[in-house]
Amino acid sequence: MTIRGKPTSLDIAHLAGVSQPTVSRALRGSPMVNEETRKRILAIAEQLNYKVDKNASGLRRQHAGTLALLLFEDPTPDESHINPFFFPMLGSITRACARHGQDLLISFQQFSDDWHAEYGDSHKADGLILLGYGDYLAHQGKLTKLVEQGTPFVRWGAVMPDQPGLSIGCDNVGGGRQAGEHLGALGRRQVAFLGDASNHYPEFLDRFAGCDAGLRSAGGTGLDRALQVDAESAEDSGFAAATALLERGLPFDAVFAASDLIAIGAMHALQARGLRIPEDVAIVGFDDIPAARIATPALTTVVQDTIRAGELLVEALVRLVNCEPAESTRLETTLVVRRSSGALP
Amino acid sequence: MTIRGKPTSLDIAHLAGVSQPTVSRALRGSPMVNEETRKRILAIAEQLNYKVDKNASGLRRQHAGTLALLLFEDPTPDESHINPFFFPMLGSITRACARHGQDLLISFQQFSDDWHAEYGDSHKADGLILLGYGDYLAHQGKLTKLVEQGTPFVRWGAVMPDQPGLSIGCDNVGGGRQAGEHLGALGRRQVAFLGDASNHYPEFLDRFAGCDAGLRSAGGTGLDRALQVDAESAEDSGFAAATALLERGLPFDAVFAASDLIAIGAMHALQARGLRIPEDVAIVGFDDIPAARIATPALTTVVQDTIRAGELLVEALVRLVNCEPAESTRLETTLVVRRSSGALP
DNA sequence: CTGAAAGCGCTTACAG
DNA sequence: CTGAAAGCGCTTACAG
Repeated sequence: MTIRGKPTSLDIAHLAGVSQPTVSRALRGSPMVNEETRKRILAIAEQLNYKVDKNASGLRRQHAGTLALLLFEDPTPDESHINPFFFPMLGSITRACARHGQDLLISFQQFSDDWHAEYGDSHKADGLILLGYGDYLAHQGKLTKLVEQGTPFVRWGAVMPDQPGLSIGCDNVGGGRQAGEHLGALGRRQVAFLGDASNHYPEFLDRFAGCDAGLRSAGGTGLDRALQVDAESAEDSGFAAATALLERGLPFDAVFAASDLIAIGAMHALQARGLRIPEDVAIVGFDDIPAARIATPALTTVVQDTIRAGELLVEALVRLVNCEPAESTRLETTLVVRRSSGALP
Repeated sequence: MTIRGKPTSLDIAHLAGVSQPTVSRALRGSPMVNEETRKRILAIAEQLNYKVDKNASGLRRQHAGTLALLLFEDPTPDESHINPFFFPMLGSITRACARHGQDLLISFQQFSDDWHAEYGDSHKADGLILLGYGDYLAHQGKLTKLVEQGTPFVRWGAVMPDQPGLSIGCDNVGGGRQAGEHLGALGRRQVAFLGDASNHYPEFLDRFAGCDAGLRSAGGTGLDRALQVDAESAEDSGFAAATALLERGLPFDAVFAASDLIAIGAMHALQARGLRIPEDVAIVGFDDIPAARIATPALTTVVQDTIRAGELLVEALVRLVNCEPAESTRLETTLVVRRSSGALP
């Protein structure tokens, strides 16, 4: 027997000699279907390669079975320069969605767009995952609007007390402390910090504070604001920040960069001036992107568990969508010691 | 006035004093709506932040307005090790989809999965974009099935005469030739090739053939199969291949790696044996991933236009979905000369 | 345990 | 140019 086009639940019903609603029940695993009937129906569905129509099901049930991942780019949208830090997380998120039976829509957004209107409505997605570095204060208003609209969402970023919505993030203070203690233990005392350490970038600010504490606990005097230069998470920005730092003419024997991209850009700038790494300047980064391992010297850096982060983001969002309780989580970091910090021969 | 839940087209109709179908027409831009009526409707829709329900629209129109991107991973699924080559393409694809008004579903697949059944049906997506290196012959059967099912799809990969479906790919022969001519012009005569140069990996095979031709046209004797070692596109694999090459004990003065990941792994293996790059061995890769620039020495490599590729993939697929004619395309490559090939001081 | 009925929110011939 | 009607393929109370 042949069916024109994709088979429907009604086709299955005819073949199984039952009504169409019974097919629907059997397929959704309702407990009130005769075991034998269910088996017959499942067999036929399998054989016809039947798949429930997502539109019809979604329309009737008023939900999409789909989550949306919005990836924000920093200011320069020069064609697809996404922070490589997010890639493993993306992989983890797609897998976690699959495990939860959710489809995943992906969209790259500019910070300026009014994406908060685009999703939420229209039943494209039941909830949003927000990824991306960027100015937190500029972001906050939109997050608040999402909460008002009742759109379920989770974001990757700093976990703070009274922020709108749920966040999964790493322990940025703890990570900064690991970097600071490491550099302090190696005898570095004049540590420069490259990154925008303000409440616009709470993650960077936490890393700054953590490093400061770590240096002190190792017997030093902590971070000096005179050795801090703003930078966004990009190689160019790191290069420019290190250059600006050198021009200040103040002595420093180490650099803690708020991200690996900044660190790698800074290394280029320092090396171009003839400074040796780690002999003259020790470097520690944050993120452990693939390039960290390949840089010369290889970069000591703070690792965030991006795989686990992706899983937690999806789990938390699925809970929100199902109106179950969910909470923000802060993940532990670990320090990977490589040659750039001077601890290895 | 307040409306419980999301507004529907019926809500708009009441407010505009017209029937619901007229709202639908106005919103879809039908030419048979009074200009003034349309404006009124659009204004109200805007004000209520109304968005057409995707499920309802999709159900009625029998299509999804959604494309699916399937990214295949090579054998080792050790958590999200995607070839970084695909990331800019991913960015380009998401943007192109947005321009075409398509949503993009993303899914990471194992080569073994029977993804060809999962999509195509169920109206999740109107068409598929297939990305990923891997054994082409293993793949081919599934592609043929997609064609039989009538599922529109495009893939990134070798453009070959009688393959199933549409492909967008780069001119691998041309790229290999650029590498070969470059090495040949620099006087390298004993060039090793790292990569699986068989019909299982037609892209690598083309790069092999192109390099062979390029070396000959530069006055050499071409590639020697005795200096070819299989490798998949991964750093480990490149390391292992270079190690195997060294163990053969045959002399060689250059390596053309079928991908940058292979090249970078090979560089580590060669340097670990005390060989100097480029003095003892010149290296050329393929892809221009971010790590190529950061490697020491920086890697000379063949660049594929991933941005354009993403656009072409989406354009071609949208055409297929709309039953318009579309064709496979082969993109030009360019050679980026860096220090690893010995052409720079 | 199963069926008949209603309805999710749209789109599109069909009349007028 | 506009409205009344039908229907896309499901899911879920409601009877039985």
